Amino acid sequence: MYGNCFAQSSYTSIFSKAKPETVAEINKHKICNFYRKGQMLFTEGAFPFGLYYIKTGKVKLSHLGQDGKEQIIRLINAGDVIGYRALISNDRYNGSAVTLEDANVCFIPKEVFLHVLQTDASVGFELMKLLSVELKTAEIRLTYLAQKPVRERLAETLLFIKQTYGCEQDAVTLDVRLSREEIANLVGTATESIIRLLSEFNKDGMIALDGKKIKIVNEEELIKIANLENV
Amino acid sequence: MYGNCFAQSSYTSIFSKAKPETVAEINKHKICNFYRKGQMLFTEGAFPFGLYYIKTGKVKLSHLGQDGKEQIIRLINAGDVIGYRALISNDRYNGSAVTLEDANVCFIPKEVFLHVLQTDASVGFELMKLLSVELKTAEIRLTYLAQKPVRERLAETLLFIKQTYGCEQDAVTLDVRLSREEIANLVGTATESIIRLLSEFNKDGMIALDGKKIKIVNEEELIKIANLENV
DNA sequence: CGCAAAACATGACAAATGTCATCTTTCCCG
DNA sequence: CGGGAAAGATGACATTTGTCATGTTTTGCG
Repeated sequence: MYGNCFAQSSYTSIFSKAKPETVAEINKHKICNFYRKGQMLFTEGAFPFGLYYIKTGKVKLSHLGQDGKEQIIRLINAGDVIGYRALISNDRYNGSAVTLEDANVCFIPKEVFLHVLQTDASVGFELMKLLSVELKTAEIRLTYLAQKPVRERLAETLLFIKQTYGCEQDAVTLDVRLSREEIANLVGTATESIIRLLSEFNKDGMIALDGKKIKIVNEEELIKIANLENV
Repeated sequence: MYGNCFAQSSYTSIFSKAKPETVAEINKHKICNFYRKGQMLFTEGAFPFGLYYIKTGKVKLSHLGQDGKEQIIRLINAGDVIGYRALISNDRYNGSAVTLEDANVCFIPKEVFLHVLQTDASVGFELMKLLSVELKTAEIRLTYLAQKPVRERLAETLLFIKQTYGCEQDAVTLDVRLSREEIANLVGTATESIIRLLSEFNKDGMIALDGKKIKIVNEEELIKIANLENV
């Protein structure tokens, strides 16, 4: 657990303290679907009709900049919910959600979720906590984008990916396939810069590259380069 | 109302729909204080003991980067509350709050506020909405920091300041005194860059400078330079 | 009022980063 | 399995932006 700018992760679940009736109500009304890699759960600009719960799989949430460039806002893992921000503030989606691999996703209709919010205070409070954690994450990340050079941001992003998605059996290969472009859109820089820096990290023995697979070989050194925030 | 990255503003109040008893309870327990310009309401890293309501005056919320450089996270105006994020997630403050001018501030003790949250669902729901709006703001701002050049960011920031704090009687002079360094820490760049760009904007007739006073002379042009997000 | 400190301003320069062009490799789909 | 498209890689270069040095102006306070 690095005290880095992506520190949110490890949030349990907004339903962790829900009443049995709440869980039953949601189970009754949820609609589960299978999505292939690269499919879109929802689109930036659309109005939300419900909440998405990621049962299995990985998802990216990305926002389009003025010139159409993608900025990846959050990485979402199995067990997380998405789409709540727009739902709560009765607003359009601020980003599109696209699966990074095949995924099983449950949809909880808006009315059901809003009803749950009214009948089970614990869900509301947990949701408030989740929003708070994400707000903190976003605000720390603001600082990091404004103040850190690309090299440090990449190191930190690699650590963050490990923290979010973990590793394969070998305990070093990041358990997600992201293109260089996607990494660039997460770090907030040009794809070429990422390609150059990754091969530099590779040459310097911090990571090992094998196609889209990235192994974290020397984590201590990466942490040093990342120049992380407190803790 | 620009659809810009600082679009939050115009949020009314988390107590707008509160019950009379709620208001009474808060009024009974609140502690009001006067703060001189430059005084600190709370410090990054400390644990929160309550919520701050800004009755009059202006406040900046800033986070320290790794090398000790200030990043201004939010600008707060009279009528806003601050300190709720840390309170909700039972976390340390992620930023320090400092007055930008003399201010009257009410303090609502933690227990009182948490009790209100339990007894008046409207406050919780409004707080959730506020958090949602701020999260959106922060995530749009992430994109803007990652993708826009300093010139565009400065133009947008000037418009944002106008939107947040408004103007003096003349309807063009921004109603707040910020140092060049503070503007730089809001935009996320070096002070010298801001000084150069401001005098460039001045020369080109978009703004007029008079010490710390900044007049928005040609707003249309500024909007054009800012290259704003949708709407 | 006058002085010291802070803020503002400006130039010169270096470093970081983005862009463009081109080539190679990998991946996907029929 | 093969061919085309996408992704990855690399070099040359321009641009943006930050840094440092230095001078000027403003501000606050005894």
